[in-house]
Amino acid sequence: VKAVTRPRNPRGQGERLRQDLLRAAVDLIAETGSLDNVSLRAVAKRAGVSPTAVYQHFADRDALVEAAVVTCWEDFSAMLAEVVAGEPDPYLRLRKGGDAYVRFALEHPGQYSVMVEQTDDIPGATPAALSAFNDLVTMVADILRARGDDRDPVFVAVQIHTWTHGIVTLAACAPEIPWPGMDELMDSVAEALDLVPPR
Amino acid sequence: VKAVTRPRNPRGQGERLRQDLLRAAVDLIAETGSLDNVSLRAVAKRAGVSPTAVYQHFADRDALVEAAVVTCWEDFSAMLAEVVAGEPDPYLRLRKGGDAYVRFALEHPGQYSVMVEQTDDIPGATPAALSAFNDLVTMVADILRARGDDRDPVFVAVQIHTWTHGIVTLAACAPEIPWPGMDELMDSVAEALDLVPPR
DNA sequence: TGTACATCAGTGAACGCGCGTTCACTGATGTAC
DNA sequence: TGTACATCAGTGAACGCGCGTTCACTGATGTAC
Repeated sequence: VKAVTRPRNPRGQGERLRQDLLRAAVDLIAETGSLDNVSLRAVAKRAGVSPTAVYQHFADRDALVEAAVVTCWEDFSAMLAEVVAGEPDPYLRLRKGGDAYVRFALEHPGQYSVMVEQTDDIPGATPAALSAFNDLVTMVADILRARGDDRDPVFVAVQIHTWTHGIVTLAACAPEIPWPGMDELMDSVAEALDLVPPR
Repeated sequence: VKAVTRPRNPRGQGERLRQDLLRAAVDLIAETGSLDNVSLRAVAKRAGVSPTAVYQHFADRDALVEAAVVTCWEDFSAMLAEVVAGEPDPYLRLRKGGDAYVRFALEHPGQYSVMVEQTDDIPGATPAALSAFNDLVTMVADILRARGDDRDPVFVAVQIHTWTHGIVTLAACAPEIPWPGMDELMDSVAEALDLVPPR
């Protein structure tokens, strides 16, 4: 919305505009929670550049939007990986990952809802989504193995994923409900699925 | 999209156009799963009428869209009420209601996602959403009372609502996940929450 | 019974807006000779 | 060292489209006298 004054990039640095455009597009996703408002012209204006400049880095508006959604997934995955890195205890890995997941969804509701809703419209997003889900399956499998539990880790992972998703989605967009605490709700998931560490 | 040839309503029957417009708007919601595509002109064309005719029944485009979302909620509530009517057993009431909820979400994904996502943007939708949630709390309270369970019915209702919502939402838009059966997933919710009937 | 008139249920042209995309262009900067 | 030229990083005007909204209108039908 605000027009930025932007100096022209020096000779070999045209790629910088590409990053600026992606950043601007992600900002628009974050603010509106929708892809419909991510117009090529709005992204260009946000980056302080004329609409036609976009075509130097993206084939058309669809390519720009797709790249922006993929960027959202990369940000999310990098954040999750960093949180879980170096934590050997499987219970704590799941716990920290779950907390980070919820935090991301609540702090970046625009990105979160776009990532979830557009997974099947944006081809480039499918591998990222699948990879994140596989990480969850691995974490669950580690826990189940550690406690000699013979449940199917994929099924349990689907339970965790869907239930958690339901909690953060509704928390973000159904203020009419008398919400108990988010922590309490998330704890109840782990408890109902019998995934709490043995004492 | 298709232009319908539509005879002019007779003298006292102008209200019929209002219903036709709402039906057309709900159809557009069902097909696109978004309110952005429910333009005044598209609704008018769908109803076989000129765009300006809409203003005889709605103040502006926002009023038309809001009325359409409220219509979706009315359809949903009427369907739920009909399914549960005349079922005295509290376990079966919850079971039938849950099945109908899932069926509605899967058969009408457009309406469902709009209803959930737009609850806080559309003032007229809040009472309907609240009323549906209260019905759920009542059902849960009946079951808890029947089995002498002292959990908070509101908390358990939030668990059911969020978990179920997560299941149907992801089922509708995350085909990359290896989905187990929908029935199995729903059963696992009732089981994990210890809401199955005693044998 | 006839007729003027109000009302009802709409239509059609026009406006300014933001959109995606095209086309021709500009001006600075590096490179070849 | 000088200069022609290619390339890079963009700009600006223009197109046709669908949008919400306004304004003036039309033609059938019921009602008052």
